Amino acid sequence: MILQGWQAIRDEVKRRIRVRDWTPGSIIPTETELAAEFGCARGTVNRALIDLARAGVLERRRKAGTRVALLPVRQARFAIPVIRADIEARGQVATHQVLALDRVPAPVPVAARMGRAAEGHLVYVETLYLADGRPFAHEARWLNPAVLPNPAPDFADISVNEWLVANIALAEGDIAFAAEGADARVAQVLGVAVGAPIFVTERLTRGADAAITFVRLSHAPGYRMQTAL
Amino acid sequence: MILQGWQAIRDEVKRRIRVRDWTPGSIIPTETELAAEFGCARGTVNRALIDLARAGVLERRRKAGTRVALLPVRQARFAIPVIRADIEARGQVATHQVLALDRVPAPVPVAARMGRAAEGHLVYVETLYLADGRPFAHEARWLNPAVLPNPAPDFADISVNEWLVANIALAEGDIAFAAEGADARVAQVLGVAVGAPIFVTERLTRGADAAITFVRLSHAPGYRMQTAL
DNA sequence: GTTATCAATATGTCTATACATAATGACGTC
DNA sequence: GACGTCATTATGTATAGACATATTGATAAC
Repeated sequence: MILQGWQAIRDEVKRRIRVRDWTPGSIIPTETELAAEFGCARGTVNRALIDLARAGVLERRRKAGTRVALLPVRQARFAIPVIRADIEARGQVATHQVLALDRVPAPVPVAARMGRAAEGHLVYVETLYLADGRPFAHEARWLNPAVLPNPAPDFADISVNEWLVANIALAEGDIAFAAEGADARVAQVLGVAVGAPIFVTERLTRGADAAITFVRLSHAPGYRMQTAL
Repeated sequence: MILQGWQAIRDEVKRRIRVRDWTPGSIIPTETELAAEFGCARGTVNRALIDLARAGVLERRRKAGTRVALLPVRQARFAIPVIRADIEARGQVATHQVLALDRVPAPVPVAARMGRAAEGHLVYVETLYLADGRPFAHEARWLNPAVLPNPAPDFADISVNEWLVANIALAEGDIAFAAEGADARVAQVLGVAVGAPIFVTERLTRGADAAITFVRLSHAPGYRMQTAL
């Protein structure tokens, strides 16, 4: 069987797993053997198998060989867009209002996550994002003041989110999702009852030596996060 | 500057982006130039840049060259484990109870998602997963009976989830997350108040020609889905 | 000015070869 | 049997060279 292109090899391997030609846990032929079968160089097989290993379909170990993953850790990739892009992708008009802009001491749960950065005061920005004029999401953000230029940018013009994306390149962080009941503030701003189920996104962004920002995003009811496996 | 290994090259490129040596939107040197600078073969640079392109950090086009992504689409990868593994990863004991096992006509919202597979009756399995004996998640699952062997496996022994993972290799599907209020059934089973905020996961798994299964997972309060950026 | 054509170019991929590296499994010793 | 030693082996990575392919930008024709 002659195959052309590493993607063709990858697809053929996937096919053989799907039709249970190679079953979970079993070992598959070596790269050299597959290269001979497919009539290509080992490097080409290698590229295909590495791709499948990254996707969690195969498990590879030197000398031990390549086996079909026993419990294929299904992975989902989510794009985490700027809220504005998220709204506009729905064909709606995105606007936002800055509800508060202060210097405050870090609340305890925020301090716990931001660590050293939260020792002094933080810049607190509260923003309401609107889609077609209706509340879309409420954002509470705490910023490490050390990352802001002097004077600070005017967050009434550009959203904090967009300023950060444009000015902080390639930061690492954590992200978490949960369902929570709306507290009084969120309920008021989003126009829902206190305790209504709210989809909450929390994101911590870390810089080289300290936390840059912590965001808590409360989505209006009906929000779904969706992706393909 | 001599670099050894494609990962070192990848990290150096990331560093230069981070310190704004190369800014978002700008074009970076060609593979050949970088290979000369780093004292390695073009193939090595290629591997590093392809990796960054997949991560969304770079955008590459033939002839046009490689540029730093203007709006680095932040992507998060979530591992979607078998519930048992999820519970055991927390150091708790995982058990489950099958609450219902029936053949039923597909409810309208389920039929809408499963399409052709939902024309006849579906196998409905309702399961409660427990962590250390306490309710962890409620699972409502509709199965395309065509995928089950005859006789059907005993889902009191292995969970449906695990049977599928072991017997349906490499299926594709969609997944969605939302916050919803607990309905009467979920509230009763999880031991929470009706309307309490519940983290809901919905997953549709598709086979070669028809939907295999649709699952609706309602997590007990306090559940968080977490990952690193 | 507009459009068609074409050479130049950067990335995409493949090849063959080589050596590095991590496990394994066999062997020998105690 | 337990343990350490070591050759073997499959994957990991690098190399130089080659050709494919998509785009660009310049040139020519209209």
